[in-house]
Amino acid sequence: MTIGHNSGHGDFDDENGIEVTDDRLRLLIERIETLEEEKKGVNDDVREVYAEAKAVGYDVKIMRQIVRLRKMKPDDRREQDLVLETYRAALGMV
Amino acid sequence: MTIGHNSGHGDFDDENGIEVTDDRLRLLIERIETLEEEKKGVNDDVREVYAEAKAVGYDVKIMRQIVRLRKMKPDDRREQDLVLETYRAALGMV
Amino acid sequence: MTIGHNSGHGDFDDENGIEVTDDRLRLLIERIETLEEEKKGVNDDVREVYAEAKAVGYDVKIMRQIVRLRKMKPDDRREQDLVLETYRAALGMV
Amino acid sequence: MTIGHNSGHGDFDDENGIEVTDDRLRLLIERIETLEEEKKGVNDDVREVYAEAKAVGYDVKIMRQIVRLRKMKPDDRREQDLVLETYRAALGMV
DNA sequence: GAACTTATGTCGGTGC
DNA sequence: GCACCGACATAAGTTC
Repeated sequence: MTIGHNSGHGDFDDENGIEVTDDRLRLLIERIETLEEEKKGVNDDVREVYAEAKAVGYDVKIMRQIVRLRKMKPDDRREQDLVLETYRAALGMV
Repeated sequence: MTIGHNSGHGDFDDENGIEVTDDRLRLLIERIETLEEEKKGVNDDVREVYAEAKAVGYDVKIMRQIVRLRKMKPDDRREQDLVLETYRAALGMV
Repeated sequence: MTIGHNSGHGDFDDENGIEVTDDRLRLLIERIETLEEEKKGVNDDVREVYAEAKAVGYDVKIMRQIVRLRKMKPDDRREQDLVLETYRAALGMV
Repeated sequence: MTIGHNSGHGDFDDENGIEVTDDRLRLLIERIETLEEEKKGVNDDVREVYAEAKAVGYDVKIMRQIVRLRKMKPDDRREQDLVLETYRAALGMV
């Protein structure tokens, strides 16, 4: 059994048992792992900022909501508003 | 603005402003809401069982894995196991 | 190694290899699986209602939003509105 | 209503209505938003690597499992494997 | 490719 | 004070 289409790429040869590491796969995995570390770093930074905000008295939960709201494109936010109105009307909610 | 293509079905007439409630829509929504409540109930039951299992010493996370594994068709499970082993081997993970 | 605190409950005895099934664990798993099937049933019902609604011309996506909105307790919805206003003010958005 | 305990810090004064922008809050939010953008960038990179892997024939789902496994400390991994095997055995799953 | 479901991690609250 | 618990938030996987 081979992994992917890799046989013949010279990456390994498990018939002889000499080379058992699939370098292509390994490199891809390592690139992902590097990126995951970056991600972790950024996540830590975000957490720090929230901690700092909390320390000076802001409400973190509300801040998260704010960030989320600002992330929505204005159009989406408007559409959401519109849907709400339509639903209220159709279901008889004032 | 109407919801769906329903105008003319006699459900409401917002031109005259006499009937503003779309009963058909309301009923559909209510059926869904009833079902959603059932869902919530079942979810709570599941949580309870896991809590009970934990209380007598089982590892909940592993139990979830077991449930997932049992849900898969045996062939798929075997195949998945095999591929995973192959990749682990290819990366030199014991 | 034992699973949980179960040894001594007579559930199994892997020293003799006579009884290898942990009935307690099995029963818990089976209860979960039964509940999961119920869940699947209810999910299917929900899907059906949406299909029916779609068939008579309603917009399923919008209906889902409606259900979600109605699920929020009025207070929460009001609070969310309030947060939005507060944030707009505090950040100088008209 | 103020956000946080900030009044008196000179950031704004909503009694007079002269200054309505809470700069401290705004700056914190902006720092978070910048970090969120970085996060998005990294996430896109990760997705790209998986796409590349898929394009040359690797099984992305399994690769994710591998990444997850490698993230665990070797001891934890071994322990988890072991527990899982134990449970499978206890349930008679080959 | 969008949306729903499931899984995991984090956080604030609460009991021992 | 520490540990569990529920709520919330994010990420991953699955389905249509």
